[in-house]
Order: sequence, then structure tokens, then C-alpha cells
Amino acid sequence: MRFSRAFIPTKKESPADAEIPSHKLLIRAGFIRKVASGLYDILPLGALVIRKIERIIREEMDRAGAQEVILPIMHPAELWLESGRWDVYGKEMIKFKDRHERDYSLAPTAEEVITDLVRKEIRSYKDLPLNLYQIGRKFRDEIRPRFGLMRAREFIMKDAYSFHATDEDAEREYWNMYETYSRIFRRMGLEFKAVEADTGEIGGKFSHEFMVIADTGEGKLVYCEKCGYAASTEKAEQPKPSVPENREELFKPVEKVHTPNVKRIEEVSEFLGIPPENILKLLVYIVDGQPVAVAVRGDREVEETKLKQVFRGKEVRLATDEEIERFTGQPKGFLSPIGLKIPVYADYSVIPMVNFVAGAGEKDYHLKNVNWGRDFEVKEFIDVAEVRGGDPCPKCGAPLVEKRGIEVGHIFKLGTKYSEAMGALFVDENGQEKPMIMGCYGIGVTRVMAAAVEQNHDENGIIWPVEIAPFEVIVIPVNVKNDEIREVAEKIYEELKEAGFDVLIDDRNARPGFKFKDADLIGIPYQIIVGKGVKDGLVELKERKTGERQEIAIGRVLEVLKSLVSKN
RNA sequence: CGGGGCGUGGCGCAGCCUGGUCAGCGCGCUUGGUUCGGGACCAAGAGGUCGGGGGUUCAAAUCCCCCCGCCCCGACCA
Repeated sequence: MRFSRAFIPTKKESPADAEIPSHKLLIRAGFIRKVASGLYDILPLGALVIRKIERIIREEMDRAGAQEVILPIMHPAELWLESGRWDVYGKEMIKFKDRHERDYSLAPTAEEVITDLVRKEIRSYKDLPLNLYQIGRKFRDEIRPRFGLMRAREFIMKDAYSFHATDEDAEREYWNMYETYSRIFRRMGLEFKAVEADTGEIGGKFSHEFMVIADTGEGKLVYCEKCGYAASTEKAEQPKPSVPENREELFKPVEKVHTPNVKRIEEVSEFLGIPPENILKLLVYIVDGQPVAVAVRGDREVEETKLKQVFRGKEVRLATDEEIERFTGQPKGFLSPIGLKIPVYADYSVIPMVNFVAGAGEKDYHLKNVNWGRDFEVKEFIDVAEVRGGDPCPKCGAPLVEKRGIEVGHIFKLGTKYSEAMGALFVDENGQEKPMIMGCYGIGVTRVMAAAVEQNHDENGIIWPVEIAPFEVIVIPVNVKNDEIREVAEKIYEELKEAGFDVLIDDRNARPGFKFKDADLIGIPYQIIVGKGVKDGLVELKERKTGERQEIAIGRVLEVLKSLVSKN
């Protein structure tokens, strides 16, 4: 490609509405443009990257035995009504009518359509298993689109669905996809972690998120360097501490202290000179309409997704001030577990606590030397605190590492949720009719592009991993008006193109500094700079990532690049 | 939806509080010239319903009301 003819509109300044590096850089470097909130044009450079990401996905999915299909984006309402998700998916789904007033939606995902296809065509266990995938547009009317491509309303997703006769086979395919996803992200040159994830309504142990490690990630994860345990903090478990032996012997008498207008844990801690670890934090949650008191150690936070999971609740939220007073009869900020009218559940972190501080249940007073078991009953100890870096690994006890990450893939063992609702049945070897066991597996293609930038950039611009770079090499003649320089650059360009490299030549009549800035911004991994060295038969090779330069003979450019970029 | 902020040539912004001499700056764009290894310089130009509508006023980018769009923080997720 010739830069002078390419549609690569770069900018010196970041757009005012972009916040995170990937959003700013993808716009500045000319990969995307915004059309409206959550909707983007993907420009030629962006399309090249997307194409490479898709190619890797296709190769690996095919290798894993999955087959590509192309399903409609426009879905009839009947299928969604059948699965029960027409209303459940609700506002997130773009809905519309055709000229006959029939209801349709724009696909947010495709379980219904694929299940419909499979139920109509598959009858026997002999035709199973089956794994079908597609790469296409998805539409989700996000409550708040943000961060450019990271959370868009229209995006490109690879979604795969598998169908099995037995649970074991579904599990086998789950791990097959786990390995496949790992290969995919590894090939893309991304630093990622596969973490255990919350399974939502589906339940079970089978869900992993693939997170690209980046500080700006929306998700948090922890992992153990010793045993390999890795989980999203929405799911990460705490080991259950044992109850200290003879703890009763340590008990001191309860003491009521005046704490005027001291409410927050930090305030209480400072006022009484007691560390937050020895103060009880008591929160009131509303779980599907029912009030529940949840106690955690003062320095801990409740992870609501875990709470939801423990109570198998559909909706979990903090109670409002008014609800707290109504349900407990106690003032907010001084809640006491003693004499509370609603059940008290305590996080594991409360188990080892002895002689701790808690609210007194009346305004401006706290209690010291409170002990669970003696002063109040804990209905049940549950694991709901958010796990943090440094906490013990639930599997081996070693300290966990905490990172932020961007969820680029999610694999799920679905079970029979859709096959039962939609009647996707098969006949097994005993002539028995059974629902198929399903799995589903997604990768956010456009999000991968953003995540790659988020993880790989510096103050000068993007640094693409070579596998997904729009171009592998850029040839930069520093002055196209100098015949010798121009001719050498053209020759190298032709040679590289001939050898199968994705190569761009900056043949614009511009000053060298201008071209260098653009090359760095766009993030092409290797730059061949053709300048004054030509009279000695030399050009310069600069690596974008390290900034390292080396002079090489014009005749050796091809072989040097071949050793750097493996062509297949 | 709740909370916060923003809308002024293509882009980034100033002006608004204290209405009038306020259509302004930088980048980009066009033409000519000089330059040519890290986003050059000089000169001349093109380009704006000041988000939209209504109101107040002799006079509105500026004050008031309504609407629209966009961004950030929360519930959601590839």
C-alpha cells in the first residue's frame, strides 16, 4: 500500500470525548471514527487489523473442529419469546417491526437462532457433537456505551455454540474451547489470563473469562503464581478460616462508647484508635425484595456478584436509608448486629474476629468487645467479600496477585437451558429422547482490537503485536525528491511485497519528522528508514517496540525481516 | 434512569459570570516561495445557522425556558 493513496487520516490531537488510550489512539491514528454514541466507522487500517484477528480466530476454531456458519442478524421475535428472553433481555435488545407489523430484533447473541437450526436438523446422538460458529455483527443497546470500541452498541463478535449428547462430552468440548481460546490470544501476542468467572443464572463451575491484562480494564482478577488458580474478583473465593480455639476465653465485657456523629469505618477507626480490621461493617441488602444484613470485616468490601450467587438471587442491591430504618429500626451508621430484626449473615472474614467494635443500634454510640456467638447469632457464614491482591489463594494459600483486565472472551457450559426451552431434543442409543447439552463461546473481535492497543502503546502511539498489525513493515524514504533515496525505497517495497509481507511505503512528499511521527503513531512494528545511508548501501531498521535501530545493507533487508517476522 | 460536565469553521480550544467594538487563537486545508533525519518557516487565502427552538432586550455566542446530542461516575456485558 502507498501512503500517498491510502485513506489514513491521522491527527495531532486527541478528540475531546475520548478518555482511555485505545480510544484516543485508534482515532488519532486513523483506525476508527465515531458516527454516534457507541457506533463507529472502521477505517482501512482498522479493517486490516480486524481481518487479521478474524483470520487467527477462524484458523483456530477450524482446527478445533468447529464449523463456520452465517446466521441472520435480524431475528424474528417468536424464537426469543420461545426461550423466554424477549422480555428478559429487555431494553438491551434493539427491537423493531417490519412492514407487516411483525416483531424482530437485531441480534445481541444467537442462542435462539442456532438452537432453532439444530433442533430442526439433528435427531440422533450419531449426529452429535456439533460446534458451529460465526463471526458477525452484534447489537446491544448498552445502558452506557463507553471507551470507544470497548463497549459499543454495534460490534463484531465471534460466537460459537456446541451441542452434545452427554454432559461429559460437553465438558470435553468446554476444555477444547478453553485450549483454543488460549491459543488464539497467545497467537495474537497478547498478555492474558483465563479466569474462573461468575456463571450468572446458569450456575455450575463452568465459566471462564479471558482477560487481556491492562490497567484500564473494567474487570479485576486475581491469580496465584504458585498453583495457577485464577479468578475474576466477581467469583474469586476466600479460604474458610477456622474458628480460633478457646476464643471464648478472650472475650471481654461489652462496653458502650459515645461516638458523636462518627459513622464511617475510617471515622470510627480514627476516633477510637482501633484498626478497621477489628471493626464490624454491617450492611443491609435487599435480595429479591427481602432485607438481609451482611457483616464483613471493616477493611473489606462486599462483592455483590458473589452475594447474588450465595442467595441465588435475581436482584441484589443495597438498601436505601429509608429501608434500613424501616427494616432494622436502627439509625444508619450505627447499625448493630445485636437485637437486629433481620437475619445476620457474616462473611468469612468475620470468623476470626474477637472483641470487635460494632454499632450500638442507637445514634452516636458504638460498642466495643462485641463477639459473635455470645452477643448475637450469625445465621450463616458466607463467602462474599471481594478478594484482593495479597489475600491467600483458596487452593494453596500462597498470596494472590491482583490485576485489571479487559474481558475479550467468555466460555460457558450452558447445559440444557435453551435446548429444553426450545425443544432441541435427540434420541440416544437407548432410544430415549433427551435435550441436548449445550455450550457457548464468545470473543469480542472489535474489543480485542481496542484491548491490544490498551495493552500495547506508549507516549508516541500504538505498538501492534506483529500478528495483528495492519502492516508488518513500513518503508520510509526520508526525502522522495532525492532520486536515489526514492528508488532504493521503491525497490525494497517491491521486494518485500513480492515476498508476501504486509508493507506500507510512505511515499508522501513530507518532511522526515512528520513521517516518523505517523509511523510511530500507527504502530507498525518495523520501520525501514531509507535516508542518507543509501550512498553507502545502507538503510536503517527501527523496531517500534524498543526504539532500537540498526543499519543494514540494502541487499539484506528481506532476509533480516524474514528472520523477525515469521511468514506462514 | 440517577449524579456530574460539555456543545463556538474539519480538529483542539478562548470568549459567556459583568449583553454592544466578539466571530477569535492554535492545528489542519488551498496557493506561491524557501526548507527537508523526529509533527518546518514566510506570505496570501478559503472556511462558522456560536447544537436546535422559543423568550427577554434597542441589541444575545453571552441572560431565561424547553428540546436534542455528546462525555464521565453507578447497575450490564464480548
